[in-house]
Amino acid sequence: MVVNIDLFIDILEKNFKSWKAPVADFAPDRGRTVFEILVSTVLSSRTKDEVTIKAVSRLFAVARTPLEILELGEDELAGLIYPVGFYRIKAGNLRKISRIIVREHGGRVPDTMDELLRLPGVGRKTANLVLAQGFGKNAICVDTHVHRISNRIGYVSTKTPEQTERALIKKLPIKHWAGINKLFVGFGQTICRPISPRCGSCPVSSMCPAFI
DNA sequence: AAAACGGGGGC
DNA sequence: GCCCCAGTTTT
Repeated sequence: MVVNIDLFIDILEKNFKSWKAPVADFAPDRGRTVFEILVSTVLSSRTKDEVTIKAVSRLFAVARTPLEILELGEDELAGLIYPVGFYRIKAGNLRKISRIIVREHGGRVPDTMDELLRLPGVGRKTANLVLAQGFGKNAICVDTHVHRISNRIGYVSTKTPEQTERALIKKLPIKHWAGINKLFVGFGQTICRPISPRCGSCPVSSMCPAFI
């Protein structure tokens, strides 16, 4: 059975129309700067969206730009973003990122994969989200949800997220690239969960080879 | 009490 | 590839 991805995504879009993926939903046209999207995504790694949201609302109330973050002490910064996972490491990374952006990029977030990957705490997931959501570029943000679901439904057969990204770039129609992360995060947190997925209330179970 | 959750980096 | 990094939520 080969899933019809256009139909699959179409059904999901209808069913998750009102669902808001907190961090994946951040975008310039929703009042976020690219730098805020970058910071939110760095903080969201290995932590739940709800926790990230609380952390960034506290942080952004005090500092919204690289220069403002650099004015905070590292302990103060760590206190503001607590309790995201690895908050001490991330506080250090945030200062380094801010310093690099100020010193090497004229205060603006770089818009290429190469430059983004040089920022500490930024990997492919974060870089691709910034490129897609922040700069409106054609990039696919493969997080654990996109990776898991793409494999579970048999659309790709890959071991690492990077392999998934390459497979999706080949197979997935480009019109779905920007939206796939937000859509699959919502679907993956509520229905297609890692453990004990709620197949009983899944709108696409009839198309799914993993349907239990 | 234990396992599950979600990326990046160093080796 | 393997293993480490910290905290909250779910079982």
